[in-house]
Amino acid sequence: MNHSEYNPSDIEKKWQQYWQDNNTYQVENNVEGKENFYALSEFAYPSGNLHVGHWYAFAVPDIYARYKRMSGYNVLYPMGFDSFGLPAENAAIKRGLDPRKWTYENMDYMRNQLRSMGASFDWNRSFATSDPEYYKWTQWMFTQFYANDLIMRSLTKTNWCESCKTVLANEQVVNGQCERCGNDVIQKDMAQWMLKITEFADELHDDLETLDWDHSIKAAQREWIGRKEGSLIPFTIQESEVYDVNTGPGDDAFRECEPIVDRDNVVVIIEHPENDEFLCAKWKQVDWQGFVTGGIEDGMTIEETALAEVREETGYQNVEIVKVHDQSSHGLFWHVVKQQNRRANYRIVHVKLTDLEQVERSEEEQSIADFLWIPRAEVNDFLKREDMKYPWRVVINELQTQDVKVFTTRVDTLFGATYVVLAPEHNMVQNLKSQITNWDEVENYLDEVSKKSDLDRQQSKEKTGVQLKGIEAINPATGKPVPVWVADYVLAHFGTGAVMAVPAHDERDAEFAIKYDLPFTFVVLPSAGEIGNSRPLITSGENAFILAAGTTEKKGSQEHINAEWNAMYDLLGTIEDGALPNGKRFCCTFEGKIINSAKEVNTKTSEETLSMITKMVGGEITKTYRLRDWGISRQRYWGTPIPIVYDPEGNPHIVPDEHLPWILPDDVDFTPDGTAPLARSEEFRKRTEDIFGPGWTPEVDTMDTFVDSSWYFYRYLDNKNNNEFASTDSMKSWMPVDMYFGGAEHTTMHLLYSRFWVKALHKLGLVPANEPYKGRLNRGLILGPNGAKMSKSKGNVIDPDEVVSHVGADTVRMYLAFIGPFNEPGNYPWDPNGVVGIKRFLERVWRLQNKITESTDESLISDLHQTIKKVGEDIDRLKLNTAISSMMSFMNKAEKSDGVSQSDYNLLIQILAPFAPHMCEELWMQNNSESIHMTKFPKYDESKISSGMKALPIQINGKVRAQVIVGEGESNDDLQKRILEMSEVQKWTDGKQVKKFIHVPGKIINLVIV
RNA sequence: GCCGGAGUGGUGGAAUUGGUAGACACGUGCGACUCAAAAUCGCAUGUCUUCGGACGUGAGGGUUCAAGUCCCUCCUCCGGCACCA
Repeated sequence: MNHSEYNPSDIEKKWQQYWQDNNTYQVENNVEGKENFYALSEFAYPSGNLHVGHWYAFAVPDIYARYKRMSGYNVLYPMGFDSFGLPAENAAIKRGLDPRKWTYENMDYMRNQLRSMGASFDWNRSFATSDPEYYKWTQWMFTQFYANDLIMRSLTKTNWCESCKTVLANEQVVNGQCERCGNDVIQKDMAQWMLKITEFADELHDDLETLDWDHSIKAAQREWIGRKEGSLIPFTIQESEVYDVNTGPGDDAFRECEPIVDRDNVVVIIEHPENDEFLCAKWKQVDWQGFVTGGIEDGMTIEETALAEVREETGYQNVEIVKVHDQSSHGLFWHVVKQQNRRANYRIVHVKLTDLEQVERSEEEQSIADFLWIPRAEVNDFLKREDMKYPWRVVINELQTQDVKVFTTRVDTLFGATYVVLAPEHNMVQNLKSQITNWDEVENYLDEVSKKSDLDRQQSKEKTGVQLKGIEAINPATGKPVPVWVADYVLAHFGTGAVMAVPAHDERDAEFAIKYDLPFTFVVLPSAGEIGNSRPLITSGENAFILAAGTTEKKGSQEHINAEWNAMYDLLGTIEDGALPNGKRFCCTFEGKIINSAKEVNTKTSEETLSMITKMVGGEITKTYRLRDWGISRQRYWGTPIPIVYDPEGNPHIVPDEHLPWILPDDVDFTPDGTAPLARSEEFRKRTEDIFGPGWTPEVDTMDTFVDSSWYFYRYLDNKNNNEFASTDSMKSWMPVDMYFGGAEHTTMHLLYSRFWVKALHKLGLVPANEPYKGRLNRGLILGPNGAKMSKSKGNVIDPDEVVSHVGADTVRMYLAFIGPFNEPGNYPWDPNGVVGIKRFLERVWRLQNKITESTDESLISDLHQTIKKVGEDIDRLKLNTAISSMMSFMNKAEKSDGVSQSDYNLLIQILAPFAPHMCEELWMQNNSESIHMTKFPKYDESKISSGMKALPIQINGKVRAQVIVGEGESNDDLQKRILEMSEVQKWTDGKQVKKFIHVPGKIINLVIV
């Protein structure tokens, strides 16, 4: 029998038409006796033309879908269009066309192109996200989220692309540039509709475990969510400068700096008899003067001195000692002393007045005690005055304090926190404006920072900052005041936007502290075992270095590293409180044993103290996330209108269900100018007033297209449903998607958004499953023949339509499956000769018809069944390249054989059918009436695969030297004897002793000789 | 820096639990057919070789009868995150 030539252009059109006319690929939601399988490829942007990437995205997964269908599953493999959005709109603007017309024409054109792939899409289930019937449900879901507090409107810093004239989500900003056009993204304050994706951060993170995805995709999502566990620690911020001064009889020690240094001074805190407040902090609320200081009289104890001072000073005689503090741990008080001299040697005696009876005082004394208010700016000068008639003392005014919370993963270092840093955008900075004495300087710095783009800020690692003078923070662990700085190395959107800085144990803080000469306090002693894994890093001309944990990079010799460690230990032995002297500063980021901290935690390990210290200072253990809420407002025309209207007072209200779909208006000049085009629609404005009343206005932003694509996989299940987005039954039948094919670029965008969306719907009880995709496969990239990414400018673009016209769709599909392992998302260059190789293979399969005989050549039978087995297994694990190569191997043998029977030839074209659906249909239909694609994938016959005899390689000392045919029944001894008698073996064993005989049945024989 | 992944002929890539490294395809060479070319078919194709064999999966060690595969040290490339507290 002689058959015609294989001519794909004839047969492909024919069978595409046949499949369409016969609804071959129409899928029911439930089929008796069949399990459902939902195979999904990310749907297409109707940009106008199909490129090779589309073929790779749709035609190759179609092989898998067809195989699953032939394997007995009821397979849904749908296709639709993600038809709203910037690319379509930009293209429309460029050509001066209406984006709607342009988009819908493209979709018509592309539907035909998609048909030419021979993919088994069920077109009856198709839709486009710009169809009002579709976006009605997008809007409805928005209103559901709104009603359930999953969406909010807030004024936030947004990523603005000046070229696209719209806001972008964080996920759409790549290296500080617009993901679409590459322009630099700037920060802009705008009111945005925000979806509370962060509320689902834990679920999105934890549920990854339940998904059967490649772990690299899961890892990328986890990184994006960026969950960190740590503690929130409250720091009290207060004014640091003394600014009220009064005169009065008191201790002149406060006037002069020198004496206080050498004297053992007493600071007395008087407690109000009727409440627990310290009077020094509430000075102005009482009618007597509050604290007294003085040197200890000879022969008197501290307590006696204190009591005498109080009696004399206040006139109250009934005073009792409450507590003597051996060192100031009372932050409020400490300033006063500090202001005079930091290293004052003093005691605090805490006393209580037991009644309010007062001895008579002269009028002069009374008047002396009057307050003298002076301006803050003059305080310092005042303190230096020598012409005071009376002794005076400084009094802290009532302090205005507020808490700032810092986030840290290293609470164990809290005792070493020597300053606090706020992000430039931190609210507290503006809140403290009136108390900050160097506001001009601070404001300048904030200006400078705001001019930097995110990119600049990331690139320049040189640390800058400004101290907030006039305020300070109290380290809640030590009670000591520490300076507060603002610096842009602290990011507003991570943690709380404020950090406690521990220069002795954090690399960044160390750099900053060395630059600005801030103190280092060493509180965690690393365990010795960690030394080897360290890196010294000289950060300045000083003898300062960093011993960083968690790095394998060694900069400098091991001796150098050891020297640094030894220097550190030596120094630690000579200091008492952990304060590192100037010029001998170092930073060590290892965890270890706590030192120089509170008694309760000293000598414990970092890990043990995490919750202890947190509790001790009233903090809380929390998690923080890198993930931020999803801003979905876009100032563009071609998108789903946000179903919100504003009343005359400007309050937002949802558009009620009966007005959905809230139609996108037509009468709009959509040229982007930074304001929302919908604001220019007269019809939109009028419609809103007609329905809601005069003065009501519509929301004029549209939604990010990632909203449209966050739920589209539900619509395929029930796309004609006018009452629900999809029936619960249909969702139960199909969801979650069994295998989702898509691009790696969506790992932290669409894939994360849609997971969130489904979880939100699930929380509201609107969908049964709480994850959209059980399986996920990121496909690779097809490069141009020169190995570079295809682009018009590089002239390496392959036009699939043209290739198809030469070699046919089957060849193109199959070549793409052969180009590399589909289950590994690598980059595969398109090789025009490779395409020819596939075409040759199909031609040879076609010509094999000429070798059809009565019965199949015996020598082929085992190969055929092995091939059937391998092809099935390989498609299942999406190693389509090896599935194809095994069919090629079989063909090589078949061509040299005496021929195959018609029924065995049929088996061959059945296993080939998923790859080359048109050609196999043609070959099949010559003898059959039902489509090959509705037949069952052949079952291999195990008994025909394993023949009794097998050729095994014989190794001698691990090197292959001979072969032997081994039957099933042969004993090991017989086999050994037979092998040792073989001349090829004796050649090697002659005169040597066989030490060991290893026989791995079915695999190998190895003789060890000496 | 941290987290993933990968390094195999001239090229894309095979090698399912450690068991004949380089399947399959491209390219190249030679041959057949042809006046010739294309197409097609056949043979060869890791490197070196004294034709016995030796060496070979990024580098260097190790475990094993046996290592592309397992372990250790290191190098390079790709992807994600990154002044992330």
